Amino acid sequence: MIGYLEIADTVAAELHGSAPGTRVASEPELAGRFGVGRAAARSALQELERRLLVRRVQGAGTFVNSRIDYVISRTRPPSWHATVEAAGATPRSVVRDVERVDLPEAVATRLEREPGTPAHRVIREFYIDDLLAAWTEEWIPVDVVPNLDTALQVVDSIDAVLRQMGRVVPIRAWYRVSLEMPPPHVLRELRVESSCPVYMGESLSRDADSGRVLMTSVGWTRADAVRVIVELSETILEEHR
Amino acid sequence: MIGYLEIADTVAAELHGSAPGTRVASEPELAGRFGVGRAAARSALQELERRLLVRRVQGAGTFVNSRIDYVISRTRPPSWHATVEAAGATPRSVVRDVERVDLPEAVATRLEREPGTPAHRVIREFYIDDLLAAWTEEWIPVDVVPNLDTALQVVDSIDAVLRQMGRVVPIRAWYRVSLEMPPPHVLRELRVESSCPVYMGESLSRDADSGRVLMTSVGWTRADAVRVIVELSETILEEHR
DNA sequence: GAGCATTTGTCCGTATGTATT
DNA sequence: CAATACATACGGACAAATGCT
Repeated sequence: MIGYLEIADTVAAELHGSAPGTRVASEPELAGRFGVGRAAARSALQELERRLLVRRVQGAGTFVNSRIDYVISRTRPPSWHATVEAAGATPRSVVRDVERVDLPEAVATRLEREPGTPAHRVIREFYIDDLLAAWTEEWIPVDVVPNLDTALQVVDSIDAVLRQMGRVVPIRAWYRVSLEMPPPHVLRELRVESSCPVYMGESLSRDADSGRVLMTSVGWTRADAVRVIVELSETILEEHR
Repeated sequence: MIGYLEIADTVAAELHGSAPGTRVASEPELAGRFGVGRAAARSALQELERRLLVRRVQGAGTFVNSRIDYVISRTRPPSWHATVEAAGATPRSVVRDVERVDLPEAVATRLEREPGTPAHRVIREFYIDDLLAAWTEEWIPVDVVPNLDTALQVVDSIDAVLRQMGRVVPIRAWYRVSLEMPPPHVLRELRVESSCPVYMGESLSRDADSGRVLMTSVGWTRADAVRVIVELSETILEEHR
C-alpha cells in the first residue's frame, strides 16, 4: 500500500531543481500514475503546498513555487525592488490608499505624539511578478510632511518624499519581526482565503539629526513567497567583548 | 449551505479565551451540530490546526493550542528555561547525544579550524510540558574543552561547562534565524510526520577575551509551539545618527 | 495485560461548484 | 462554449493511536 506522503516525497524529489512556474502533474494524473484515488493524489499535492514547494491555483493547475530571500540586518538597508530583482523576478509597489486621519491612541504613543494629532495613513502593496506578496500600513504625522498625499502621486518612495519635502533623514530606529497566522483583515488585504503563514514586521523611524519620530509601520509578508532571514551581525555583538 | 471555513470561524470565535489544553468538539460532534458530513467538520478542524489554534492527536482528540513567545535581541540573553517558565509552562532539556568527531569542511571553516580537527558534536532536545519543541546540534572543538562528554553527564548547561572547564567567556557573536520547511532528518529528530513550519537558527560563539571561535550551532524550533520574535533594538541603531 | 469505545488518519468512489484556459 | 483543474462535500470503510475498564 502506498500512502500520500510517499507520493509527495516521490514528486518532491522529481521537482527538485525544476524552474519556478513549471507545471506539476494534476490530481487525476497522479492518481492514475500511482494507482490511487483522487483523494490520495490530492493529499499529496496539498502536502507539497504545505512544504511551500508548489503553488496551486483553482482552474489552472499546480506549479513549482520559489521563495525570495529577504535578509534583514543592520548593515543592509532594506529595499523591496533590489531584493526582488536580485532574485530574478520583477518587483512592483503600489500606493493603494493615502488618508488623512487623527492618530488613535496606540499609534500616537508609539509616534510620541498626542492622540488625535493629524497624520497620514498610507497603505502600500508589494508585488513579485504580479503576485501580491506584502502590504504595509504606515503612519506619518502631518507635521513631518504636510502634503504627503499629493507628493505620493508623483514619487513612489516615502523615504524620498521625507528627505526632499520633509527635509529629514529617516533612520529605522527599531524593528521587530515575527511569524504569525494572519487575522481576517490581513487575509483580505493580501487577498488569500484560508490560512497561510505571514511575517509581521513593525518598525519605527526617527530623524537622524533631531531624533524626532517620523513614521511607524506594520507590514505583512506572505511566507510562501518570501523567506525572511534576520541577522544579528558580528559587528553588533562585538561590543560585548 | 454552510462551508467548512464558516464552521472554522465559528469554532475559532468560541475558542477565543479558552485555556490551553481545553478539549475541542470532535469531528462527529461538529458534523452533527452543523448538519454536515464528517469531511466538512474535519476540514474545519484542520483549518484551525493550520491557524495554530488547536493541536490534534490521533486517538485522543483536538485541544486548544498555545505558543510561547521567544524574544531574541541583543540585550536579552537567551534562556529556554526562563522563557518557558515565564509563559507558565514547565521546561526541560536533555542532552541526547555527545560524540567525538572530526570536523567536516563546512563546519570547520565556520569554526575557523582545519577540516578534520577533533571536536564534540552535541545533540540536545528542548521540551515544553513534555512536548519536544526544539533540538540543537552544537559543535565544539576539543581544544576548547577536552572532556566535554564527561562533564555533560554532570552539568546540563554547555555555557557553564565552557566557563568553568574551558576557562573562557562565550559570547554569541553572530546569529541568524529564518522560517523553513524542515528537511526529512529534522522532521525525524522533532518526531513529527507531515510538514509543520520550523524556525532554523544558526549561531557562532567566540571567547570574549581572545576572540577565538568556541562553538557553532544549528537549532530547529517548532513554529506551532514557539513564536520567535526578533528585535533590532533602538540602542543598536542609534549609532547611525 | 486484554478488551473496548472514542477519536483522528487515510482512502475510496462519486458528485457538484467554480475558476482558468 | 467546452475542457481542464482545483475546491468542497457526501457516505462509507478501515487503520492506528489513545484512554479507560
